Amino acid sequence: MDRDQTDKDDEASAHERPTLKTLAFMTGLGVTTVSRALKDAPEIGAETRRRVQLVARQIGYRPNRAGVRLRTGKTNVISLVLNTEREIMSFVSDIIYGVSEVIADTPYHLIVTPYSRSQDPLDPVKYLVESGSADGVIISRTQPNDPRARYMLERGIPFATHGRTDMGLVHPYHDFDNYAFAAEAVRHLAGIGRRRLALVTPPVGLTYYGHTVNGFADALGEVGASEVPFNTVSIDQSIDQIRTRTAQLMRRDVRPDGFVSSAAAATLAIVAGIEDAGLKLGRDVDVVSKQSSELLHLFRRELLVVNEDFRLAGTELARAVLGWIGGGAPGSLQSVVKPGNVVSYSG
Amino acid sequence: MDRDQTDKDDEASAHERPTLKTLAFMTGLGVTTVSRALKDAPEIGAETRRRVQLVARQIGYRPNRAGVRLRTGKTNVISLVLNTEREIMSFVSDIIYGVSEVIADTPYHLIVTPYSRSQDPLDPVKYLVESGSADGVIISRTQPNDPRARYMLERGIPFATHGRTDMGLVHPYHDFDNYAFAAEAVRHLAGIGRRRLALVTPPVGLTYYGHTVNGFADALGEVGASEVPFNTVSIDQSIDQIRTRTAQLMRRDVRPDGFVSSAAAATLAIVAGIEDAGLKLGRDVDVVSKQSSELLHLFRRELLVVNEDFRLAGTELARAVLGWIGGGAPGSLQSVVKPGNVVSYSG
DNA sequence: TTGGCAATCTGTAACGTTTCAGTATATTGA
DNA sequence: TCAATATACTGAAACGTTACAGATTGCCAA
Repeated sequence: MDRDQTDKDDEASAHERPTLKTLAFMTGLGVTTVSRALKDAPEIGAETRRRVQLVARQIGYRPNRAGVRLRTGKTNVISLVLNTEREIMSFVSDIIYGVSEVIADTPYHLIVTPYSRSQDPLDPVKYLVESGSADGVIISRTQPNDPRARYMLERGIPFATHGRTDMGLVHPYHDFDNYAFAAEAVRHLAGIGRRRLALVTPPVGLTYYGHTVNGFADALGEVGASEVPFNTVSIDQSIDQIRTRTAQLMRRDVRPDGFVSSAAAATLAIVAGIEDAGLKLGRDVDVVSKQSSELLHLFRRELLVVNEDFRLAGTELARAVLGWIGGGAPGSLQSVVKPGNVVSYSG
Repeated sequence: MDRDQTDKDDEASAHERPTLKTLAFMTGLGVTTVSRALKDAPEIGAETRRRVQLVARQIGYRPNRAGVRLRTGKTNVISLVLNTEREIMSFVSDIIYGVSEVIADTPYHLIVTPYSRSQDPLDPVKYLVESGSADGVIISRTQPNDPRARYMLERGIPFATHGRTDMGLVHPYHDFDNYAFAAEAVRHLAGIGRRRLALVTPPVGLTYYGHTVNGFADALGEVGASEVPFNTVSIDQSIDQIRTRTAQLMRRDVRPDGFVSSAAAATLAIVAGIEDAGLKLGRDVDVVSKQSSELLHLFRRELLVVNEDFRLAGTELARAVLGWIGGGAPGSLQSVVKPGNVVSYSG
């Protein structure tokens, strides 16, 4: 109850941000008690707890993040590691929104950690871990043997990958079932009479490249269609390149009558290439494409689409990291979402 | 030179992160001296300074963010405040990349602070300021009389707005010259013989709504063309709504022969609406549209486009906030970028 | 009555940094 | 020679939090 040393701060100043000390002064308790009362520690009396929490709520007390972080090492930060290569119709905003949605009512903040293509993708992850800047990390562009995942597992920092790995190591992930997508796309094309199919693959080296290629190949065998090799093209190439290569391909004698495309931007280029070669979508050739925004049907009504929800990916990834941070088993924080049906907007 | 109390930590443990104490021990100096030597304080001897900095570099010392933040209040964080409403072809990834690029070689981290449309846009800003979570803030969807800008000016926290305000208050901003865009678009359409023009406006209430409308109106007068009212439509409406309204409009007797559109997604809908009404782009009607990705020419070759670079907006906004934080005059941290020419991909 | 124990509460130290108020040594002025 | 001053460094305190090791009280068993 002595008030000798508390004069300098706390009271009477315009309106400082309240701290535990402020609360302690107001309630007449010690800082320790206040700290514990706020986190429902067992050794605090029920009434005291209620009283402290009431006052805290009234004056809008928020724990100082720097204080907590310095003392406990807990940053309350999730980092989303992103490649900054500019792409048309990037999905990163959707992922960000998804993550934001989940962490909105948690104390977590989302920081975006970028790296450029010229950098080693391991660099930003190393930085985060070594500088202790985040409690959890989300990475994308996952590879079957991913050094980033391996590194974080070694260092024991919770993370989730967008896309699976294939290293025999268990960690949280979220993935879209690209095997099923490619297979369904092939089946659909076969169903409307297409027999010679080409695949526009994901970036070589990423895990879902393999999934997509396998789904495509397996379904080809199943329906008895054949592949028109188009290996030189993947969705991370430039629009112009894809367009040119497609036009070249379509001018050949043995040209595909169906395409499976792993990304909407690439699809725009493919269609342009097809039309450059004087052919018509829906008549000479059909295209099944993944898209993350409902826009391809505006582009050409004949396009066949499968939707991939990146906002969902964001929420799942966020839930996964938070789950791991919260002590959940990594193996139980994995999800794969099945693609919906192939959608047609024309007849 | 006594080594009695330093035994517990520092040496011999596997590999803790180095702190000032570590450096002090290694150099044989006091923590204070080390701290000062690292920031080139004047009262440190030249050789000592060099020695400390050398050792620091060698062992990869990085100041502990929580320590600095707790002591000084400096967070080394820039927050980008974003509306999370999902839009087709969102530009937010570009802005993020732009901001990231600028802060990449600074100690700053970028945190993304989202808010949903149902929230008061002031909420996230209040949160940031009251919780002292950032040294600087970037906001978009700026209004002529923007409560967020006013609030941050009052509280003295550095910020930059994407888009100008009109409150007689001075603060950093970056803006695209939408007046010039709309005016140029009108002139271009007039130049190819279009006389009855409709405008698809930005969201009502945002500053650039006014700029766009004024540029459009002024240029109409200048070239002697007339406006076909289309006031019910703005770019933040849904694709379907815009499409339907456009089709309705195009079926009327007095229909426009030219459109000016403030966003690529809306343009897709407009074109769809035009074609729904049985009319043909380039023959019956021309459309000038802004776009932030080079994709509209793939959609319809006849589209006329003006490019807006959101990555540039990101870099400019980041530079502006950092400039203000660094003590620059707010009035000197403003930029408006002129639109490029109207680009045609057909003839 | 007393010792033990559970229930509540408290002060101190520490996380890593910067600031404040020195201290020790060398240099200068008279 | 002595004091004043500049130079180069230092320890202690503080930012807000939590963990540790008590302290105080009341109650019960013996």
